Amino acid sequence: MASYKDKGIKMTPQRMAIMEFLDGNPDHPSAEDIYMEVKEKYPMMSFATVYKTIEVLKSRGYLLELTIDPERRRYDPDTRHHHHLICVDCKKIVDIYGDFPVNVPEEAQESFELVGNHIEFYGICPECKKERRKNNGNIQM
Amino acid sequence: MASYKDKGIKMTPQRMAIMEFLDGNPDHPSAEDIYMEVKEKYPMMSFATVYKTIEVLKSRGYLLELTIDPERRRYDPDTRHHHHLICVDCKKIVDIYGDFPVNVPEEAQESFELVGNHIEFYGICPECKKERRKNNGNIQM
DNA sequence: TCTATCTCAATAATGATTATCCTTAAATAA
DNA sequence: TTATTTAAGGATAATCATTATTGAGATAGA
Ligand SMILES: [Mn+2]
Ligand SMILES: [Mn+2]
Ligand SMILES: [Zn+2]
Ligand SMILES: [Zn+2]
Repeated sequence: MASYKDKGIKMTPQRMAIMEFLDGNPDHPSAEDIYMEVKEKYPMMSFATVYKTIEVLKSRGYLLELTIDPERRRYDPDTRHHHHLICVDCKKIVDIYGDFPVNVPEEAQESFELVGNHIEFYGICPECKKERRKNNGNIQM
Repeated sequence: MASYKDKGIKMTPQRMAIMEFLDGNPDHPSAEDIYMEVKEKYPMMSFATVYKTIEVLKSRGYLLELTIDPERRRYDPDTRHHHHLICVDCKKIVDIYGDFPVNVPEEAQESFELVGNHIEFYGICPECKKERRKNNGNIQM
């Protein structure tokens, strides 16, 4: 993640707090998640500052924006190529590392120039599995 | 796609127009795309009706919601399992059929129960490739 | 220290989606 | 066919996430 001496990026307490929260964070937080957490330490923190800092970090390649949750954008400080497994119930996202051979058949690409890929796995996390079992026998929706 | 005699679904000209537009449509249109197009035939069509019809079709399994474009939700009348290739420039989405062996290593799943997957391929479509070449030598952003 | 430039925080604006509410039309059965 | 029931349509307001604006304050470099 961006260091204190990063060229051109002015370091402020707010940015440091946001970066500290993100650094190594495996939870793929949303802008609101970041705001809620960092506000604890810096109650003066504005939501706008969170969005602006996200934008700065994104544009410098320190942060990835995930388009995996239809409700809100999630952010990932791990910019290495990896994939994600999302719980279809609680939307928890966990990292999946590893290489998968996903070469698109030539004719299917329709002469696109390929630049990358991302696999979304869907599943039910342990907690939600437990929750589902508990609700067995009860009225279902 | 839903037939006229689908149990419990009331057939109206608006719904028929929307369903007709979606049926076999390979373009993964957004709600606005649907609205714009169908309004041509039915100028009285309301945006709310588009959203409500989308909801009905989704809930009955006739339509998938794609979370692949961060700007807006896209819809796919092809509910068979398949993947997508998206142009990073113009956001055009094309279908990718085929099976890819993407078995997650046991320990990586963290005891999730897997239920599916979806691969997003990123690329540059032929039109945008042309566009990029044309802009070569010009001022770049 | 002075000054130009960045950044902050508050807040307004935007854009997509959802909710409300009253009217209208489709389905169904007499 | 007509009447009755009930879901659907249309207009529009509300909501929610995100982006833009703006004036005040902070920062860094001369
Ligand atoms: Mn990740
Ligand atoms: Mn598709
Ligand atoms: Zn879960
Ligand atoms: Zn393109």
